[in-house]
Amino acid sequence: MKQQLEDYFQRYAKLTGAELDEITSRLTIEKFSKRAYLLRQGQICKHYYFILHGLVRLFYIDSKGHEQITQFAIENWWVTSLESFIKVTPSYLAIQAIEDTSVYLIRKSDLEELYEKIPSLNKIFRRIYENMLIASQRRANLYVKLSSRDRYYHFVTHQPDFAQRVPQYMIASYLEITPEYLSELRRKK
Amino acid sequence: MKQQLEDYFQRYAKLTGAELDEITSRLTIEKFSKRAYLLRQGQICKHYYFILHGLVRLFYIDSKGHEQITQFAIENWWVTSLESFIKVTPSYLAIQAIEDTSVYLIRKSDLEELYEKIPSLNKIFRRIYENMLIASQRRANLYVKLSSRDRYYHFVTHQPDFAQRVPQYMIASYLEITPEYLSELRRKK
DNA sequence: GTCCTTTCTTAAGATATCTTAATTCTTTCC
DNA sequence: GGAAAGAATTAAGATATCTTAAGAAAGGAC
Repeated sequence: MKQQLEDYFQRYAKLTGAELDEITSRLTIEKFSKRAYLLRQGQICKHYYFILHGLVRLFYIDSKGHEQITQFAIENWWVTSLESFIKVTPSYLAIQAIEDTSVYLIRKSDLEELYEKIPSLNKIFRRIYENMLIASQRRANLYVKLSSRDRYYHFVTHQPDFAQRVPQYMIASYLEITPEYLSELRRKK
Repeated sequence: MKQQLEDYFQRYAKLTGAELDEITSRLTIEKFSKRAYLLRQGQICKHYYFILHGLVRLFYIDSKGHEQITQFAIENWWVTSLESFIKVTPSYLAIQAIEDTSVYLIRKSDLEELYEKIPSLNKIFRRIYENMLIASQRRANLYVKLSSRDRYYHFVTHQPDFAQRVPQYMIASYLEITPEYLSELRRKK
């Protein structure tokens, strides 16, 4: 478990054994069974999660009462309701396990202390965020202009790991397609 | 000029005078007149830009030959073609001045040296990126599910500074609406 | 001030996607 | 292993948005 996170960090910057110990001493392992909530809409998100095993989704309830999925996250992803976590405001997003999931969890105050104690951690997260931004912009630019059909086939071919583990109506929500229309698209091709 | 950037940085982390001097010594001021390109599609983006004055757009040419605007940026924004800059790959985005624009420009190699020399700079950009991610996610989540009409009115009311300085057909492109349909929406209400 | 380019508007017909509602298929639970 | 709940499919009619094409308005250059 510890190894999994260490490997992840080493990809971004070298840390000493002492620094890694300092970090892991602040981490808690927690398990969530399928359908359990890591965070509910309206709560303040006090933790950053590193997914060790499993699959979660981020979603909100829109004005019509429908669930809108904004993100999936699997093994080795960092995930939180970022705006809530950073600005300490109620989260419009919920985080829920789609499969049985185990995570490392770090409290905001601990993370902030770590940023001060271990300056390299700023570099690590600076670089993680660079990659997240690239991914976020890619998704926005790519998806927004594609037709529903193209979004779906792009998703299936580029993220087969998700496509296989996530129920179809959730894929539909993530891709901004009604489940009925997605079903029709699949039939036609 | 220098003051403008210093004020900006101080919002994220304290820097010593010497550190600020070190940073500004690596910066070049450059001016671009209206319609000039800071970066063309296909080039490798070698600079990060801090906009001192003016307005630029990021866009790409889609498969049908249409310009798709993905972002506007004004005074006090950092802007680059992030994926190209980080991964040193040809940029699918172009960056073009919409108004006469002056920028601070920093070369990638200089920025990397600064990250090593001035650890706090990692913290500063870690925090800048947090805010960019929040904004990027907000935009994606908000816009994707709104109707064209709602996207337009949201844009006009929440970003009046852009709405007034940017020609309507560029707003249409940014909001993923045809200029004709945007025109119709404006007439109806 | 006039000409040329750029930007904006109007309208008609075409199409992608949604809505609703009913039906079937699959999984979960006792 | 059967009932209940959850998920996926089908189809018909409704609607938002795009396409194309043309003309009007505005802005910049000489």
